Amino acid sequence: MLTRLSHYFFKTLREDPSDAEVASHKLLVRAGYIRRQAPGVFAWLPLGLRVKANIERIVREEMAAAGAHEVHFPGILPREPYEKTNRWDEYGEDLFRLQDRHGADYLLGPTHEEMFTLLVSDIVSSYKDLPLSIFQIQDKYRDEARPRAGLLRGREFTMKDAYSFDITDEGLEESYQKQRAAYERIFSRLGLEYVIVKADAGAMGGSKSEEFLLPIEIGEDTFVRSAGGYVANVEAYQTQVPAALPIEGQPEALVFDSPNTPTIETLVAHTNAVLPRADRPWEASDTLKNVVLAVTNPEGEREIVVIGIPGDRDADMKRVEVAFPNCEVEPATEADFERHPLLSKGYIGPGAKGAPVLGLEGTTGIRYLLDPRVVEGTAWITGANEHEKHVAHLVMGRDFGADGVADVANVRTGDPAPDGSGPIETARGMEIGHVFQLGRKYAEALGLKVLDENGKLQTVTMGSYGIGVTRILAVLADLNHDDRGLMWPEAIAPFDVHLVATGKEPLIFERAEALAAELTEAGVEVLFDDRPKVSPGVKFGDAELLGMPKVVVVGRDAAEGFAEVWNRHAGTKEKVALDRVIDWVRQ
RNA sequence: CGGGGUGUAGCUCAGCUUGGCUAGAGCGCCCGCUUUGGGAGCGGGAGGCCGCAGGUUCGAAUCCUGUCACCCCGACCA
Repeated sequence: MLTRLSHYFFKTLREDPSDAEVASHKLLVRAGYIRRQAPGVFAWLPLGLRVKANIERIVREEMAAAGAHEVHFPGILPREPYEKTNRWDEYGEDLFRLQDRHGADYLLGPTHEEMFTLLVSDIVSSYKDLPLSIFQIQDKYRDEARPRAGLLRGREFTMKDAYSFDITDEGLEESYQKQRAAYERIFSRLGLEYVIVKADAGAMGGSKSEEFLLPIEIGEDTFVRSAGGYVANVEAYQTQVPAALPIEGQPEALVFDSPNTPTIETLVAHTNAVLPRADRPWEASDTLKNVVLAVTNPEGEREIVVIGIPGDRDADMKRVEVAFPNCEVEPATEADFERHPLLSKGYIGPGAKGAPVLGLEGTTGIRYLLDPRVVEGTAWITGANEHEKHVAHLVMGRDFGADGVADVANVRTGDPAPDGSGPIETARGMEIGHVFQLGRKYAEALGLKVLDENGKLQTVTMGSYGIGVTRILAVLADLNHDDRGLMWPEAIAPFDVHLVATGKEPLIFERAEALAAELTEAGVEVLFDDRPKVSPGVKFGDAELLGMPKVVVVGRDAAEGFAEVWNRHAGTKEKVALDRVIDWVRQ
């Protein structure tokens, strides 16, 4: 079927929509692919649907190759299964909840582990039916606190979610590797660069988990990588522990007045002024900053914890979360400080030898943790627990100790990779896929068991594997555009060729019609701009905005038997005989 | 949830500080004629509860109070 722009349901906008910030959002709206319906919720127009379908097609092909079967669940789900896994509560505010006329609770599915588990439990009862992998491509709902960036973080989004079911851990590993390999093929077919990083399993539960991150500026995850091949999520980065230094011969700790030194910067300047060091000036990295955090555990108990970090770094809250699993962590509030008057804000320190202030053994009884760089023999300038007083030459292992280590300082470009593969750089990434080994958590909660070869019931072990279809679409739009519009990769472009007929003479349109028919006949998907009375400038502008990889213009040279062909990605334009256009398209 | 900002035509925006003709522009849309290789020209036209509710005033898009919505940054999250 030849698609004619003269009768197509689309509309291009000359100006960027005012609510759009990122390129993909602006262009997809301007080019008539999507329209916003509500915050984070979009309608799909024909062009957008075609791209989405192309991405889904690639996903389906690779899922089939990985042996997964396609199913489809409802978007609206009952409460009970989510009660059993505790996710009705754990998901919190992000869950869209609704009630039917009888007051029964429902939710809009944010992901479907429970439903898949129950379905399989219903149908499968023997080890002979395993391993099993099933998937769906479905719209997911998450009531994001702040939807943003158009399709990149919506409240309704399309996701492929697959689930594997195995009886043994080895089987799970195998199923996991199959999905992982399928993801690699999918992303390479889509032309998407990615890094695979170890991830925190978080609310999903389970053990092993990896994220596929696309390196891109607008990404919301930070990851680190070294030239030598080390890659990790910033949360997973582990600081190298330096060797301990000798304690003997180090100067005695010295308390000194330090008026007006509320920041590390002012403290360093002040110390250089009053206690100059012979060989080189003091730097921020010579100071020890003591960050006061309030950690609330799952039972709701609030504990104040102090973490000592070299003064040239800050606590990275994402890394802090990992250091205190399942806890809520926030900077200590004024009220916290009031409850702990021994904490002299701005002048907090571990306390001196024989008189520890921080630490479970100290006068405050507050748990004190240290950055891994603070090893035995290192000397620090830090707070003296008295207003406007600091202490210098405070040596770890001699003058103070701690209750443990907390690797929560921010990671910087230039830090060493833990595997010794050189300095790392930090980069932004967008999560485009995630694979999890869930283990038996869901199967246990929902009673998914099968009989093994000995006739005994065994709890099934599961994996869950997600790919964000609409997010990938947005990311591809972001990656493939210029200042004139979109430039889709061939694999997912809504049409192969955008054929423009422009000119006055009927002959031009006749030749364009003939070409359109020939291409269509040959299996090429053509979007034919046959709009009469639309000026060439508008047609060219639309062709560039809509973003087909190949544009064919039949116009002023049509009478002589020539067309102009554009390669959007290469940015080239050349004159080609009308009867050779099909060869050019196929090349 | 904290911080910042914006609500005026289908879209993008002026007008608001200092209240006063009939509320504007560009784009888009409709009709006619012209135009057809880079977002055309001329003429005619449709389209608005100025987010909503109160208040002040002879008079409110404009000032005051309240309220709702949306966007951006942060927190949080695929």
